[in-house]
Amino acid sequence: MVLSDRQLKILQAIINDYIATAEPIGSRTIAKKYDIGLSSATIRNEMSDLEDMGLIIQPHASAGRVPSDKGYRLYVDNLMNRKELTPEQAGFLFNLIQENFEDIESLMQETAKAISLITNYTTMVSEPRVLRMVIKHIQLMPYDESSIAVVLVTESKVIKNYVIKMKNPPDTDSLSNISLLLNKFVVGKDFADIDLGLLKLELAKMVGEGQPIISLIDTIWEMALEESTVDVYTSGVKNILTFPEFSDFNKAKSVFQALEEKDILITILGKGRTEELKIVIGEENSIDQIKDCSLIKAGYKIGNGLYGTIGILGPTRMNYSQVVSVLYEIEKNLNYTLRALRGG
Amino acid sequence: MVLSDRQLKILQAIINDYIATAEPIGSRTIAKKYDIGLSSATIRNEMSDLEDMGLIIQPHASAGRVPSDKGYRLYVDNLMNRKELTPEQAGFLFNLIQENFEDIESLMQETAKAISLITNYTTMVSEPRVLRMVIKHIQLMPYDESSIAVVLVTESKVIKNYVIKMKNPPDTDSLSNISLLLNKFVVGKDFADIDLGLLKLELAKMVGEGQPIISLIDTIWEMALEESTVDVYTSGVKNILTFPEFSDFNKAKSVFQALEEKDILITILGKGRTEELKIVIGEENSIDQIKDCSLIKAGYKIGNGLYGTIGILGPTRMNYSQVVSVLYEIEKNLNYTLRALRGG
DNA sequence: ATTAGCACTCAACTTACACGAGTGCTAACC
DNA sequence: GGTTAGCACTCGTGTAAGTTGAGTGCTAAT
Repeated sequence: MVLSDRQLKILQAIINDYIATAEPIGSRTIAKKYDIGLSSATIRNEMSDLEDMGLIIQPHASAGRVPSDKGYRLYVDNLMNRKELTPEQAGFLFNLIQENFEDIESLMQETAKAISLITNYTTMVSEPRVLRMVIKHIQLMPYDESSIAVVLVTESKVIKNYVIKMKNPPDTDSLSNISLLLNKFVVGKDFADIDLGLLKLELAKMVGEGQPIISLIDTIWEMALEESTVDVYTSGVKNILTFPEFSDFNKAKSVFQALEEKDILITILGKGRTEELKIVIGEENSIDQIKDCSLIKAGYKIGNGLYGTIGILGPTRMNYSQVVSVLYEIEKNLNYTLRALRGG
Repeated sequence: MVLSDRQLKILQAIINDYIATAEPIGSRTIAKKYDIGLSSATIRNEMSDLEDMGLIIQPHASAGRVPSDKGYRLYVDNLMNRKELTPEQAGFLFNLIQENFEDIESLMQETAKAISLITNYTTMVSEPRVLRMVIKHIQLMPYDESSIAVVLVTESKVIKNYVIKMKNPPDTDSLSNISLLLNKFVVGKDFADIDLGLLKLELAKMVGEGQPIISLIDTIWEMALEESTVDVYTSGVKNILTFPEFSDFNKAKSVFQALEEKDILITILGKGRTEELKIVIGEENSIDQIKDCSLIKAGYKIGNGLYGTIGILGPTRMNYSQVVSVLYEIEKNLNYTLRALRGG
């Protein structure tokens, strides 16, 4: 499928117009509004070809054309030009991020809010996974008759709690001593750096072979790396209602339903977890409830470690280039800020 | 304003019918459908009087009547009869709560989900405040150059983190020692039981007068009692869209907006915090965004200590008696479960 | 005091029709 | 041969007129 230059121009015109107006667009309108230099009749012929290629769709016989998922895909891959943010917008984002990293949790929540505010779409942010974080402190504490609590503090200001089941948990003092020991080995390293076998060997030397506490280490590591324990924040969910494509209540409801379930959110953000920016258009989404939406997501990171993922959800008719720009800008600031955090 | 017996009957009929159908109801329908023993003409006259009293409203000239906020208020205060849950429903709730108290957080989330499922309204739950909880463990840990992390574990399986700013925080070992000390005084008591002055005096004896750690105690207590640090969970937000009264997108949007903001949720649930069940109808709500909604809320508790609040939000035409029944049932189970927790 | 009867109101639905944005096709044009 | 003007055709949208029916209020009879 090769498109001529003017077919690309026409497709771009259709997509731009549809993104702005949400109305099907016809040949005459293109001829008038966009500087293609062709008559409506010629454009009509080209549009007919574009439709044969599956790039645009006619909602009904006497209506204009609307981009298909495939059309958006082509646009996003080849036609879209990245728009720089205005200095005001960039400054707004920069300040917001600088002012809000008391701790990672509120930083990510504020970031999500800001993105929704600027784009008017819905934002999802998955909390950083601790895999690549430098451990600042780890502490075991009593919890109940059959479990202990483990609290993890990282250099990048993340605090995480895990509850771990075990029969006959040690008393407070023992837990405190084990914590001191454990910290000697792990502080200043990240999970991926630590040789688990070696750590368990060293611990065994101190507390004696076969102590339940040794196998506990495995459990802590498992939970720390476990995907489902991360939190996900959403913001701007209400924005869904502003788009005419969701004026069908059932469509809106199914999107809301997806956004209310943590498992689904994790699947949406986590599937194909990647550092680079990814765009998933309409039917390409694996989750049924958001097959009318497009999703733009990117992992935020520090050094070579991946932290978490930011996703922006809107109608397939979303302003891809704006969202991509915002996302790049956020990434830039976050990576900068988080790197500073690691350094200091 | 005194209502005759048959006026009450008619009002009740109108409200019951409207709750079920969301359609304005006329005199003839009442005469046919409900066993009042009067002709439509007589009912018409009574309805006219009810309207004069502001209990029902005519949306437009040739339409039937609809209950007003004032009408619902009268109904809720005097007319409503509490409906017992079916054994299935009660059993469902009981099992759900029994199976889900690994920790309070997921217990409350599951409870919220269950309520939304049964009622089809939106549920909000504020996480327990720790004021009245028995402390199981408290631990200070390093956080960053200018703050420490405090983790609190309670007998009722709540884990809370606080970050506290302080210049030159002590090192890990000192924090560990202080924690051990602190635990000696507080474990097994609740915040309200502890004599703060005495505690600080005792601590001063151990670490020396005027240590910054002494004033830290005040800060910890403040944060533990602070309202804004509690989390609020929502469930069934999407249900809002099922009610015809929110088919106006702007109305739905403003409700969604309120439900997305934690501050607003805390205000909704917290204002007039009370142990007993409270019903807030339409315009009675202090938050503008939910003035088209009714709210039924109740505090859940253990012993004589108030834990948190459960709120159920729906259209003013909500099924008050069903919701009240469900809420009572939940309260019953929660109090039972939480009391068991305290005991064991 | 109650009710039957009647005139009146008004939202909601139906029907019919005109409008216009859009298409596809064909024939003429450069 | 690609381009374009012209035209018949389609079909959703908007509007106006008319119909229906649920509901009211009032009055007079019971």
